[in-house]
Amino acid sequence: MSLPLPGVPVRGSKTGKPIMALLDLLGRNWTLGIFWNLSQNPCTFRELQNRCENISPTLLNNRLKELQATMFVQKQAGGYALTELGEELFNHIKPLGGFSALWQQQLADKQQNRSEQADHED
Amino acid sequence: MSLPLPGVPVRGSKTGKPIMALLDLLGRNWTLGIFWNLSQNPCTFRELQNRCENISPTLLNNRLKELQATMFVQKQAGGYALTELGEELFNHIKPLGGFSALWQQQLADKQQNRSEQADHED
DNA sequence: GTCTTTGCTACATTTTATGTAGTAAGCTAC
DNA sequence: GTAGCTTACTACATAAAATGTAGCAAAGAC
Repeated sequence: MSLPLPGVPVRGSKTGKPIMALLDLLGRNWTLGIFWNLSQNPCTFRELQNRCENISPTLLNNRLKELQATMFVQKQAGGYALTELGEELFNHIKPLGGFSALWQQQLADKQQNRSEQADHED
Repeated sequence: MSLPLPGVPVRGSKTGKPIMALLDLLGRNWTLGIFWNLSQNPCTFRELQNRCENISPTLLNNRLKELQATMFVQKQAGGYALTELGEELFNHIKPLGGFSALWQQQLADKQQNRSEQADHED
């Protein structure tokens, strides 16, 4: 897969707008999951593989290469870690943790309403 | 592709943690782009197709179905639009626009340093 | 030396995405 | 009412990407 870089046309966007490159990158399978799991603390390839349950080494390696080339991840003593830029990006992603709980609640409510409605139809 | 729902195991996560479902959903090809383009204003299928340059109708339709099932998108008079929940999620994504510009700058700086270093090596 | 762990690569299979074509439904204007 | 347009898709063959298993080379422990 070609590397999405700001200023360069990417998959699905010929404009090269930085946001499109970023969304392309983040929208790749497991990229967000890698951010999430690396944010907890730096770790080795194998450990990261474990945290991203069952990710194939092939894909993990591809993603890590992409994330290193785009300055979000670096290799250091303890293994792989987010760069300063990566941490900054993660700060934007972090609130999604709380949001996802709210989302779960709303979906549950919707289901609830549906089954109530079904009851009335009886 | 199976629908990622919070509370239910998803691709790459057997725990069913809501955040994993959300990251699975957002990590699918074009999902983030659809959010971005729909946030500007509601629009028809065709218009959305145009905004997401060259997205295939098959995929667009799949993504729209997923996003409707997960309460982020709804069909209304003017076409497709973000739901209230979708808007809320988009508020978390929006700052990435500014961030991506910063990212572009930092990548440019890195390139700059590299070529300077190459000059010294001559 | 051998044993284990780590960081990968190879590769066949399966899953997704792309791209083109086409269909059915709803206007608009004679 | 029918001819011509637009819209919202679906079908399907091809291409690209992900999965999963196996294995290998290098580094460190003992």
